[in-house]
Amino acid sequence: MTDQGSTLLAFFKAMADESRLRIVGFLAVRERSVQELAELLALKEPTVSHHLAVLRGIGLVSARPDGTTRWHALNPKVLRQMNRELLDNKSVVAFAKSEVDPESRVLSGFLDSDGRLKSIPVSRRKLVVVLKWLVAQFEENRRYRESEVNETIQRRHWDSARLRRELIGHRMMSRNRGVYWRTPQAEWREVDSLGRY
Amino acid sequence: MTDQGSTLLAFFKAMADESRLRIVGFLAVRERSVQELAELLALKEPTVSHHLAVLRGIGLVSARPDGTTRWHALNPKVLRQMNRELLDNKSVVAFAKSEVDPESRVLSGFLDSDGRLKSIPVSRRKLVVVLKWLVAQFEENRRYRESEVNETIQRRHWDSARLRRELIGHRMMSRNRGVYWRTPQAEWREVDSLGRY
DNA sequence: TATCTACTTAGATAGATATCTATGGAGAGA
DNA sequence: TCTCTCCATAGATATCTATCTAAGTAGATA
Repeated sequence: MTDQGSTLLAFFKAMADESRLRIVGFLAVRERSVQELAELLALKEPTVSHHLAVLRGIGLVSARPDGTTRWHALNPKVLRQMNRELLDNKSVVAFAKSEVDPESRVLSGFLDSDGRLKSIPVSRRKLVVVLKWLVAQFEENRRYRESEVNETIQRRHWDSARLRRELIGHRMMSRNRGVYWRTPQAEWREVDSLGRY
Repeated sequence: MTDQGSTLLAFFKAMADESRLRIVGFLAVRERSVQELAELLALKEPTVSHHLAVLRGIGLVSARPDGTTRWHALNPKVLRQMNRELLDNKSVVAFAKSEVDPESRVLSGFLDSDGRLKSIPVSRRKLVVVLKWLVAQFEENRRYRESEVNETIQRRHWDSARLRRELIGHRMMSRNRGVYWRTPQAEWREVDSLGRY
């Protein structure tokens, strides 16, 4: 899967920084606040915040609010998963071939050099490919206001209303009282090879 | 060791690039020349040369001269080795012991995906493993009120009273007039391989 | 309500690096 | 020796990003 490949790349990018590696080491012992980490690493709080955001982005770290402080903890599951992918070079091979992946070829046809969507596919099958890419722009386990959803989409295409509806329609995103979030992939609508339900 | 850490960091840095990940993928299938890779990746030869130098730098790739061409191949041993280091490195990725260390395999069987304790082991040996993990949630050289102890434990399991008693019983924590602290590890109760005193 | 604390976000900057073009070097064959 | 091929190195450039300061937000407390 292309998704595996990009997950792998995101994982390596996240770990390819000394400060973040050290943060992971500290979190391995017990959960920590931003302040504690800033002290331990001799960095300013915003810098630590930035690194933690990266680590949360790959799901390796989770945050637990407690008053005004946020306790950050490691999610060892992700680590184990990544180890399995590393040992099994199938996923690495798959990554190399990702350009050959039909989905990626479809997608690259609809993106311009800035990574923006040139047009919305008419074909349902291709639309699903594009929507998969679009929903990946949103963080998992995060709640968005509608305005945030629109802004995120508009960084990729002007017609945020249309694309927002499509994401909801394909159940790639969920909505309740004006709050939006990414639907876990297992709950997406089933589509066949032609993009039909 | 710092050296292990920097090796690990170098490894992640080397893998944290899309082109290099794809090169590794292609080399996983069979050895390739610089020209072939340049063609496959749609990059110029010097760029590929640069990436191969990085991969050779961490020992992941080796080159075999043959006339004017150099055949580059993957060294799968290194990939496995890196995995082991990733799991072994105490200073940077201590948590990764969880795969190698028998204790951590026991532990992972009792933890759910949120890092909470699913149940309290009946086996004494396994209980000790779980208690070691639990006591690591507390800071060293810090004094806790009983309510704090309970809260900390309850983030991991509902039965804080039972687990608090076990920690005290195994002398992993000490108590005096309602104040608790972590016992230095040297003063824990001796246990044999079956978890008996 | 006002203030303090812990954190996040925005914006700027400096350093790293992925990629390119141009050039150099070494083996193979005439 | 001359030339061709394949690759490496040097240097330039543009993009990325780790870090900082300044400002904003939200919970806790008085």
